Amino acid sequence: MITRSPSLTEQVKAHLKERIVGGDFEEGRIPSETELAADLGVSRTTIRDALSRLEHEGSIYRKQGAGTFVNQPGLQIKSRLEEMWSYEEVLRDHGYTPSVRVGEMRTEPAGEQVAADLKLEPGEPLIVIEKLFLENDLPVVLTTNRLPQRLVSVPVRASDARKPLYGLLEDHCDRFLSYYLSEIVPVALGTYEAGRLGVARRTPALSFEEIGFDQENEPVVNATSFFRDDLLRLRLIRRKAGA
Amino acid sequence: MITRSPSLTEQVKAHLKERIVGGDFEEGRIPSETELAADLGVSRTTIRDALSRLEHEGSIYRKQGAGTFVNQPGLQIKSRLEEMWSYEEVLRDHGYTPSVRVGEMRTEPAGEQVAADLKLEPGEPLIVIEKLFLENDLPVVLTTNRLPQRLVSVPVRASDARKPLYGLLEDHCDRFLSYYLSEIVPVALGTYEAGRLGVARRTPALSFEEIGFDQENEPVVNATSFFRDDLLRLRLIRRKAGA
DNA sequence: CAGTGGTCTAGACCACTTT
DNA sequence: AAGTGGTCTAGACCACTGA
Repeated sequence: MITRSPSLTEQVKAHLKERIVGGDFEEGRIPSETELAADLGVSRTTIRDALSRLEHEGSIYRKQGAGTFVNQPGLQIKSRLEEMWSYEEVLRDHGYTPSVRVGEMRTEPAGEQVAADLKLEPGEPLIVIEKLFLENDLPVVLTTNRLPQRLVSVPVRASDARKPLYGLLEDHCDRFLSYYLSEIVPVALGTYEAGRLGVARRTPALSFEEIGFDQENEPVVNATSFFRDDLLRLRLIRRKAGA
Repeated sequence: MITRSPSLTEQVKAHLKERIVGGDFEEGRIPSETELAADLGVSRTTIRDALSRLEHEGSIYRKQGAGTFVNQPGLQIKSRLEEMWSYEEVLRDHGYTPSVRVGEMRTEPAGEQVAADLKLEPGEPLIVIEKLFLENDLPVVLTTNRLPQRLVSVPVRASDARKPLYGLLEDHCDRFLSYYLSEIVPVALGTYEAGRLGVARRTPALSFEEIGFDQENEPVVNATSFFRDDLLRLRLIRRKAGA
């Protein structure tokens, strides 16, 4: 049962998370680190790593000298902004059963901004994929991804576009998406976006403007996303740096 | 020179951060963990902790088997959303020289929502403090904090309201602000907020709606903030959970 | 193959809370 | 005083990269 991959720490974290949400811990008190280490047969360091991650994501809190406790308010957060990865997963975490619709797929020359973002010459061809994520035919997220055509080694067909973007990058470009550098921009939806999302023109919405980087830290994709705020509320935990 | 408090790890992190932004590392390559440990006279674990924090905040990236490198794009982020703490600091990080103006201070009975957020009975008195953060007389952030009057042990005067909120809670309520649970909400600014921020009515803006918790994990403050998007752009790094 | 980061262990000592 | 989390060490072994 105890194996590598995922790491011991991840296994311990998952195990504890399960017990936490299952209400296994009376009155919200979690056993001491020493006790957990003995029970699970791992070192205290491993326990501490797992607990640190749970604390960071808001599931528990610790008080030096006192103990470790379940953090009820933190458990309400379904998906944290810094850890949103695939929109399908985000929707599932919210209890939805998401579907994906590929709105459009085309090529276009890179504009100045996108070229700078992706370290291309202006005019280099981009593959543009527009996707809509829905819950029960209700549009929730609209995304547009632009990636350099020259990265593509295996041709992309329309049916491939359904894949999550990181999967597409792996399968067709042999690149592994590592992280996004994102800006959050408030907008009043234009006619086109509002139409796609099924809301009135000028509805206030959040948008992400972001650049995705691969493991080599090379920019591989430029993405813009719009959210239906009434269906998907973005949450996060803010704390002092270094805490 | 080497002392406790801040922790060794924090000192190492600060030291490395300085060298990173100072361009000390040729071609972006950072010495190996073993080497750093020997140079600085600390254990590899301490080095790893410091590097992990730098990696998490986007200053560096690591490639197993290859090495550790400076992450130029990540260095552009002045203040990360999850680690915004005091708006004055955020503005300073952006190169501004911020000033604070206390707009209004009053008491009002708690409405249903705020009462639920702060675990109060509806109608309990709240202290409401509205503050405006400016750069060169240009308003950038407008915040409204609501805290239960009964938490206050030392009376709050108008001059006290200038303090950062966490300082006010410490001095007057003996509570220590631990974290905020925040929602990001897109809005079209109303007449009042637009006026305070010096922009046109209906300008799209981001707002935070959040609850602040203390070390005991008790809710202590309800806060709403509005941002001038043209002066303060919110950025963050999104990565896969657990990475 | 040597060198790098990734994971894990066992144990020490400290700071703090609670009784 | 006893028990808790916070920090740090030294060392082992693994997985991966690149020459």
